[in-house]
Amino acid sequence: MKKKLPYLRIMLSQTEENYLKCIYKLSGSANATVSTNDISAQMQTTAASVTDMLKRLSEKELVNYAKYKGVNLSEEGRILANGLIRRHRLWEVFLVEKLKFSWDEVHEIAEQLEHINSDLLIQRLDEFLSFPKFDPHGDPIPDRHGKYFKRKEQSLSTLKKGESAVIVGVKDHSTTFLQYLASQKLTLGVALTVQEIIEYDKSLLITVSGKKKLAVSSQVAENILVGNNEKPNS
Amino acid sequence: MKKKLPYLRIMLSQTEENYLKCIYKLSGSANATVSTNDISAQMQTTAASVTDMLKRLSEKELVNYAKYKGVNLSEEGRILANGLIRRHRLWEVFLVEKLKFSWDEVHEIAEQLEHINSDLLIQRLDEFLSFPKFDPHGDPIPDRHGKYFKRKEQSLSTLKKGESAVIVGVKDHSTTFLQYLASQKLTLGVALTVQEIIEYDKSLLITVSGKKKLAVSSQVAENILVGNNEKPNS
DNA sequence: ATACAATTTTTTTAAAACCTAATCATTTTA
DNA sequence: TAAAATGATTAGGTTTTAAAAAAATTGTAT
Repeated sequence: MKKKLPYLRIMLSQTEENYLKCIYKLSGSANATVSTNDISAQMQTTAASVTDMLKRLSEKELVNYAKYKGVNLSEEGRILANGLIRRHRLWEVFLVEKLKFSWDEVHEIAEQLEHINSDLLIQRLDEFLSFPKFDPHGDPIPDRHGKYFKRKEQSLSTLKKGESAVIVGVKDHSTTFLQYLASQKLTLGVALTVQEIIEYDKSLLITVSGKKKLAVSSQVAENILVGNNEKPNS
Repeated sequence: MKKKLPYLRIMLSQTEENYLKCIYKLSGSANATVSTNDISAQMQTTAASVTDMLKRLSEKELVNYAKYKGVNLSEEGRILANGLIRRHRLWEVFLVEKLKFSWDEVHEIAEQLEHINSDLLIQRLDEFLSFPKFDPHGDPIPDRHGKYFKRKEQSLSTLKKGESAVIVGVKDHSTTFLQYLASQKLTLGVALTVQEIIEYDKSLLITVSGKKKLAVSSQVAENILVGNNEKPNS
C-alpha cells in the first residue's frame, strides 16, 4: 500500500513542475532569460521564494541560473516543461472531445491531470485522440520533441473592412471571455467577415457564418485569433 | 499561476486518502474495527506513524477512533473512501477499454489518477464508459452512494469435477499473476470446465473455451473467481 | 497479578514551500 | 560618477506533512 513512486530519473514535485511551466511560458520560444520578479508575479509568490526554488531547480540542472542575471531552461528543463504543456493540452482535448466539457471548464482539471507521470499514458492518449495538433482553445500541442505545428494567424483586430477569416484561437483564456465567446457562437472554426470598422472606438461589425450580424468591441477583437479558412484541427 | 485548490469541503493529502482507502479495504463491508498494527502492515510503515495519522483523520471526523480500541470509518470517511475506489476502478476501465492497456499495467497509473479531484470529471467519465459495473480485474465499481452490483461468485478451486463456469474476477492482483493468466488466455468472460481434480496436490485439469486443455495449480485456482456464465460486464 | 504484546505519547528528523526583513548588486539618472 | 531606485539574494524563521525512535502506557491472557 506504500506509495510507489514512478521510477523516473527525475522526480519533481508539482510545485517544481509549475515553476518549470511558468519559466517556459515567460521565456518563449527563444528561451529568453527571465527575471525573478517576473516569475514571482506569475506564480503569485514572493521573489525570495522564487530564488529559493531557482536554486533547487539549478541544483537539478533543469535551469541555467546565474544570480542577478535571470534564468533560462536547460535542455532537460525544456523537455520537461514541453512535456507538461503537451500533457495539459492533450487532456484538454480529451475533456472536451470525449467527456463533453465546454472549453471554459477544462483548465483547472487539466492542471491536475498534467502532473500524472506516465509517458506511455500520454502516448496512448495522443493516439486515442487521433494525434490532435491543437487544443480546444486553438493552442498548438507540441510533439514529444517540442515541435509545433505552424499556422498563419493574426488578431481579428488586424482585419480590414470586407475581409473574411476563420476563428482559430484566443489570446485571453479567462473563463469569462471564453463563456462570452461561446454565448455569441464565436467558437473555433467559425467563419466571419468584417462588415464595418467603427472609427470612434475601433469596434467591429461582423457577420458570423454568413448570417448573424454582431458587434464586437476592440478588446474582444484583439483577443480573437483568426486564420485563412484552413482546417480547424488535427 | 498559483495552485488553485479545488473548492472542496475537505481537502486531503494523497497520503491521507491512501490511509482512508487502506482502512476501507481492511474493515470490509461490515465497517469492522481495524487495529493500528494491521494498518501499519498494509501501509508499510510503523504503528507510531499510523497513530499519528489516525489522530489527524479523527480530527477531520473521517474516522471513529477510540484509542487502544482501533478505528472505523465515519460516514464521511466511507463516502470519501468509496469515491476513491470508484475513481480508481473507473480509470482502470478507461485505461483498458479506451487506451488499450493490458490489465496488468493499469494499477500504478490508476493509483495516480484516483487522486484527481473533480466530481464532474468522474461523472462524465462514468457516462463515457457507459456506466461499467466491474473493472478490468472483475472488481465491482461502486456507485456514488457506495452501492455495489451484487454477483454470485466463487473460487475456481471450489468447483467439482465436470462443473463449468465463467471467469469473473481474480483475488490476487499482482502483476505476475495477471500476466500469467493473460498468457494462458484465462481472462474475464472465458468459459471453462473442470475435467479432473488431481487428488495429490489439488491441481486442476480444465478445458478453456471448450477447446484448450490446461493444468492449473491449486494456488492459481484459488485466486480465480468464477460465476455462472452470466454477462461479463456492464 | 504479572508479563507480554499492542498501542500511544513524546520527541526528533527531514523535506517542501513559503514568508519577512535585511542586505547586496545592478541600473538609472541627476 | 555618485546617489537613488530597482531588483535579487541571503538569513532566519514558520508551517505543513510525513515518518520514525524511544519511552511510557494500557489491555489481556494466563
